[in-house]
Amino acid sequence: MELDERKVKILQAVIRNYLETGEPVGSRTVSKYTDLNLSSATIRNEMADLEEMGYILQPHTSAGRIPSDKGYRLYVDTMMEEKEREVDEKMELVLEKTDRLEQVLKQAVKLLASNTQYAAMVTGPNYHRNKLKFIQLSRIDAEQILTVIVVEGNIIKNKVISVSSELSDEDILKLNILLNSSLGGMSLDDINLGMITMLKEKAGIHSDLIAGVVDAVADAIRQDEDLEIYTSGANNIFRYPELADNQKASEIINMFEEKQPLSEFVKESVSEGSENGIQIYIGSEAPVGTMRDCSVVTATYQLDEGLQGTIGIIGPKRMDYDRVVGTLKNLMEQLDSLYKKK
Amino acid sequence: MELDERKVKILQAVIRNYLETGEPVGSRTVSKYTDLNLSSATIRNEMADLEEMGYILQPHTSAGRIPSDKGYRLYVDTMMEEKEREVDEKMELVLEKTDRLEQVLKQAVKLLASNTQYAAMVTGPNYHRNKLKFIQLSRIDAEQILTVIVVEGNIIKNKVISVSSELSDEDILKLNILLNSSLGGMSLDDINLGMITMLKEKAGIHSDLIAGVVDAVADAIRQDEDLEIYTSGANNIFRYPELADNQKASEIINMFEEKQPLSEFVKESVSEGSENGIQIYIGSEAPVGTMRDCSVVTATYQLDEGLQGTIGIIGPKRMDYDRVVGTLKNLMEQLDSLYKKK
DNA sequence: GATTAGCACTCCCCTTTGTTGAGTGCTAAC
DNA sequence: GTTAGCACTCAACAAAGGGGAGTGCTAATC
Repeated sequence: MELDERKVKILQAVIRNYLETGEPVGSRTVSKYTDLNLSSATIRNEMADLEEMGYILQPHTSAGRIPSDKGYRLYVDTMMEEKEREVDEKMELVLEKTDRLEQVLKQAVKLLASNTQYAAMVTGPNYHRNKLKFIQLSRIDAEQILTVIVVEGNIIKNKVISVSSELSDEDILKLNILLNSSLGGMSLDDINLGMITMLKEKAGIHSDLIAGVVDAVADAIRQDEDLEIYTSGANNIFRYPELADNQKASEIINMFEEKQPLSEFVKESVSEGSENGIQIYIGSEAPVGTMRDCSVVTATYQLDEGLQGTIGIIGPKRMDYDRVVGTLKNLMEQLDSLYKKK
Repeated sequence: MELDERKVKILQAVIRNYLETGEPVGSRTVSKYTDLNLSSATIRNEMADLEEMGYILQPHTSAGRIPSDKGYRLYVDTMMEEKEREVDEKMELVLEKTDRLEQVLKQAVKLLASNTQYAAMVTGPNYHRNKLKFIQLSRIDAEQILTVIVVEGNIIKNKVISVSSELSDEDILKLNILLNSSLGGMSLDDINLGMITMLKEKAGIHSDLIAGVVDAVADAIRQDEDLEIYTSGANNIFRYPELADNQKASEIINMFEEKQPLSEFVKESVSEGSENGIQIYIGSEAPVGTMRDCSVVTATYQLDEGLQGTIGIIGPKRMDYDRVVGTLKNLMEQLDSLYKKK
């Protein structure tokens, strides 16, 4: 069977209507809703075909139709038309630049959640491909050394290392010079075992301290790949009855609290990539099982220096995709430009 | 009317039974449950009295009784008996010491949530009364200076400050010495305007940098008073039907995501204080409206150096208070001792 | 051959109506 | 003071029925 133009129009009508009302859409409604001038009987025949082709389905006999995942997919791929934003809505979506990227991301995710009424998340930039700017050891007291690690993009990590051996201020100075001259400018991924061994040799009796510093670097990478995720509006899911039953809500809330699954989701999904960085996952398309009843829309923002991260929303499949995509694009552009070098 | 011993016994029976079953408790049940050897009719009379006195109430006519807030209050004040913990349960509640307090707190809150099956939270220590150990400015590049602030307890804050005026490495060194000699050892609360003015004078043309540093210190205080709260097991509330309806769940989840209300709760409540640091808030006793259907149990942990924080759980009023108190005490002691100087 | 009117049928949803059972309050007897 | 007995209340559940939206199918129409 072929998906001719008329079928497309009917499918579109069903989806649009369902997105608006949340009720299964019947043939009579479609008959009135479209400009096809067809009777409900004809529509019925066509809808039966569309069901057979898998684009729509019936919650039960003698109910109207609702879109299937396949139907939604066709919709977002070919039928969606971005709504131009109202001017006053745009006003509300303005990010203020601060000296901390973190703050801006938190702003962004809050705005996103309150603006769309869906649950929102944003990840910090993946900076492990970026270069070390600067490492510094400083003495806190006789037994403790503070390690500060700065990566391009001004992401900063701290670690306190306990030292057993005697360590003069001069030693610290030397180690600082050693660390910066050998590691400065390297990407975190570049620091390999050979280099570490070399460093340890040069450090002589303080090789255990070097080990600590390298650990700190590794920690910095690991910790933030997993955890630097900000969320907002998780409770928005209660607005959508199809997600608000205890079982599902609990799973989703848990995902937002643990953040682990979100992190995995983002990792899984960055590998792909569409023209403008916007990706849509409908139901089972998402690589995480918990989201089988949701749709997820993500966008990739690009900072200067090659840093990039993900911002996105999670909501019911019956989602205002047009609007979400618009809002995400808006935010994404702001993020992109805020931290680009002038 | 007086609360004689028999009434107390009956009340206790009602509460115990309700905690176990979650069902309203009838007179016949109490008659069997107690060792009073009274018929259900007598119990009924007594229960009518108890209701009049406000300790129990009826969800509807011809239902059994459930404890009122006042009843629960009496229970936790006078009737509760701590359950001694099973050995294998204790095994599961062991905190591992790491070099980051933050990590341990996260461990603690997770353990607490999974062990009690309620929603758990923990605040970072309030360290604004603690002393500055160490301030350090370092150059990142021509325009940016990194400020590192270390407070007793090894809490570390970073801020990047942009500088317009020329700043030689020597200047930085001087500023470092100036800052450490004048601010080192001071409590964050101690740094007043006079001192700041004095610092600015001494810094000469770099007074704006000093302003930036002071800002960073202020930021460090403010930011973490509000936000350093870790939570776990928010989705546990779905286990309790009395909290799991959409309206209430949404409010509670929101509280756990925003953290602001939790923070306020903790601030409100530290002023009071009981013998062993354990506090119980039943329903409307909590200073936050959102919790009117919950009970909250908190404990205050004490680290070395005067740092203290709050750890607690939020659950239904029908809560296993005995058990929760035991678990909290356990964790609290561990936290207390882990970071005490040997 | 495509379209449509007509009709029987299905199934959700809502309301009504009992029925059951747990529990109460009251009274009178012990 | 305590208890047996009884009428009464009310939530919870199930069964029954009407209404309504919507379908699929058939036969007539364009």
